[in-house]
Amino acid sequence: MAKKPVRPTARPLFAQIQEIIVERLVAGEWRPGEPLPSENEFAEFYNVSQGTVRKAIAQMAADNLVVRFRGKGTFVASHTDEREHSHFFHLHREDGVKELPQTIPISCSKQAATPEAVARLGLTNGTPVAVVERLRTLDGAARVFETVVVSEEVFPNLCESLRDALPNEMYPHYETEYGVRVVCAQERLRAVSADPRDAELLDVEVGAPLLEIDRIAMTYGDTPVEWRRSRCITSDHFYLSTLR
Amino acid sequence: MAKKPVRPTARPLFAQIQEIIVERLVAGEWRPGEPLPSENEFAEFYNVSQGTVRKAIAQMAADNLVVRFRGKGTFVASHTDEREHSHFFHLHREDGVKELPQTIPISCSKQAATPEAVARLGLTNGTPVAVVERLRTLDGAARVFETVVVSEEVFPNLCESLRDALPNEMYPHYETEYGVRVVCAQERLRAVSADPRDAELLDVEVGAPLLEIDRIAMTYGDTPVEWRRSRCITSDHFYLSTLR
DNA sequence: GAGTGGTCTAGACCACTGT
DNA sequence: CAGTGGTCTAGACCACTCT
Repeated sequence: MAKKPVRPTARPLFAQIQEIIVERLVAGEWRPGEPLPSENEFAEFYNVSQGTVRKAIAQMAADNLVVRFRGKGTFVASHTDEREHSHFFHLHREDGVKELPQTIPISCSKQAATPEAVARLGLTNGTPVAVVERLRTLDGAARVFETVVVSEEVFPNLCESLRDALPNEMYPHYETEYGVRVVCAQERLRAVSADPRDAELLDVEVGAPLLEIDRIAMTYGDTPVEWRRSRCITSDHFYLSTLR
Repeated sequence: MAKKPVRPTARPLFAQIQEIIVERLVAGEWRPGEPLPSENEFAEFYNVSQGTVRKAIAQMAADNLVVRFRGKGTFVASHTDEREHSHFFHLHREDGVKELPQTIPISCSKQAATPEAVARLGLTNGTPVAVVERLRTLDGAARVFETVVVSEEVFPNLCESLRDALPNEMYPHYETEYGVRVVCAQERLRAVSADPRDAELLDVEVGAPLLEIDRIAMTYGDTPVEWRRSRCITSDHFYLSTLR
């Protein structure tokens, strides 16, 4: 008794439904933390079965776009959630415990994008960007020197908003202040030698080995929104990568 | 018309079925590359619906335990597959291309497990282990110095079997020679300074920054079977980590 | 043509949440 | 209590592979 006997497209129905819902999510129809319509509402609206909607939303949940609670509903995923804190932070202490870092701001300034920033963030030449420098501490000691670059077009007046909020983490701030949700990221890891600036800020000798993490963070649709370079002391911590 | 109205266990049926099938997989009932029974056969055997079996096996496919082909069947995943080659190798060239490494053997010897190896591999004191040293080249230049430690109980006479086969990769070798399939791994990354041995083998200066990758590879049930330490030159390559 | 996995529907029951 | 997502079933159709 299968319906939709004529489907000209080769694409599965649930994938089309998923695409449509994600598009509505991208358009900002529901902000981080807000509830989505129920399965039954979607099913009725798009004239498909509840099972098809379920499969679409289940995939979105697997992609960390939404979170679901039995009896409550489906909600747009948010870094504001307690258990999403430092979701992308991968430094662990020797004993395997992941301790959340504290942040010490250094500077924030509005600049013209460098060619490298233009390339990494997919900007147009001369776009203004905000450049944030900060230190992150683990067990009370400065372990990471971080440089964050974002477009001023996506995050207008970021420096001012940071001065007011003094947030420990950027991604909840992006959400609450700009409605921009970071959903995934790519990190390029390298071993580098500490330059004089690194050495001074992290209290190591020039030339000491540091783990450099070069991250592009992306919002819905894999659109890059942040470029971040972290230089980490890894004498007492390691970067944990889980492979499947 | 739901069956099984009385289910004393809180565990979902599909999860129980999955557990049972994984147990049979662990027991070696089907070797890497071999086909599993069809959904209908499982469903009839365990007296559940085809949909329940599908959900169980779909999860196993998501975990890379099996691969499925429409019209053909379900097969135990294998590193022997072309597209599984270097599945756990994450060094990419500056242009983003992942070039597969070549291997130059250095040494292989049977030793008593060090305390660190005992701890990392979950062995008992004094267990004999095989220690393999090798260089891996990218673009023709030695870039990675690798030390592999495995239990002789799991891989008896590994050195001899390696001498005969001269394999470029270890995991296909583990499968074909010992029937041991590596399904997941945990890597701890650090920046370290090249010691004299690293420097000589990789042709860099002592103290040069190297990316150290400390990996525990596991078979079914997260049982550790290999401990590997790689020291990598990352001047022309980076380790790619994708976060979701 | 028989057999495989993949999609879709329809309906039932469940656990849990809010009121 | 009604509404939510989660599980399970049953059956239909589809695309594909092998013989």
